[in-house]
Amino acid sequence: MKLSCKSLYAIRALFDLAYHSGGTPAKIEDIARRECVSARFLEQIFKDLKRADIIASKRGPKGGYFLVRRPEEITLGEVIRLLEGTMEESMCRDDVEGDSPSVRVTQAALQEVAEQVRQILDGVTIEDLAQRGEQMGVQREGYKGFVYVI
Amino acid sequence: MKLSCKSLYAIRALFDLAYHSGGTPAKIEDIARRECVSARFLEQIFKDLKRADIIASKRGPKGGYFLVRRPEEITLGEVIRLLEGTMEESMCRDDVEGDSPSVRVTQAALQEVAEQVRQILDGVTIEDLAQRGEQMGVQREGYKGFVYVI
DNA sequence: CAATTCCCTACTGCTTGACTAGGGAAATAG
DNA sequence: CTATTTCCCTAGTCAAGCAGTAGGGAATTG
Repeated sequence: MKLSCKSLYAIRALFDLAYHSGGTPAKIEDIARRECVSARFLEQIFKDLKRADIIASKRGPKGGYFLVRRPEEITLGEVIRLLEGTMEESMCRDDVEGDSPSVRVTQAALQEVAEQVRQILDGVTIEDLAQRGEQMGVQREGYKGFVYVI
Repeated sequence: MKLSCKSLYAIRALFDLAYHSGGTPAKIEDIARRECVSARFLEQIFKDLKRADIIASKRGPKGGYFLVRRPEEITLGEVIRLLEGTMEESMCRDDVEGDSPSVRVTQAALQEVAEQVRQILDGVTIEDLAQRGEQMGVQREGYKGFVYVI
């Protein structure tokens, strides 16, 4: 039942993107600094998030990463699933040799549990985290409060 | 989010004890055979279950293991917690260096999730598994249907 | 062109999970 | 009392996977 560092960092990074970047791409190094994570390691995680069309990137100066979807459309469940497989794979290893009756019984029960956990995890979004940040009075970095249009 | 083999085997073994042994102690080797698990490995798991007063043992011929509590008083949550720590320890690693604001936000959110998962896991008992076994028509081994009193 | 920033592949070290192994201690049958 | 049965305790091993590092390449911009 352990959550990997990758998933945790991914969630933190997505919260960071939603919270701190005001529409403009954020450099991986800035995120890494704010989130106390190795930039090199974050890169790997972002590669996965990109493949899943959660974030996108822009190269060169003034480049960086940004969310592709709205924060309320990204769930913790999706992120975790992405980085460590489905709940069912995790909890219900069916790699058992002889599938004895009692294996089938416990499998069935754990599948239901896995499904319930899935629902919980899919019920929390990045937007929820952002709101929580607001309530907790977390300072936004680089956020202007309003946008200058020239 | 992975469940360890130990937890899984423990659950299977407890189901086995509840289902197959008709009050008399069950040898570890019999359980291991029915559940397709190494007897030696099961021993280790049983040591933990014993320390938690879920099962007890009797040595010598006709000895074996038996449940100390009623099946409906043993939850999957307790067993898993026993063998791999609490949900919160698993999901909310607070071993983070500088506790940045966003760390606190995600921590708080994950703690709530962990609590919900705990409730789910504590809602399923060994008795539930036994009932499931009955519904699925799993054959009871060594169960007499009624008890001979001489 | 030079600087910036992302991108891809590979490597490494360390922890942990999943067992295996050896011998010891209690209970019971005969 | 002794042999057998069964649990009990400690330690060791082997492989997989996690967490992180490293090196160089490709696109973009000024």
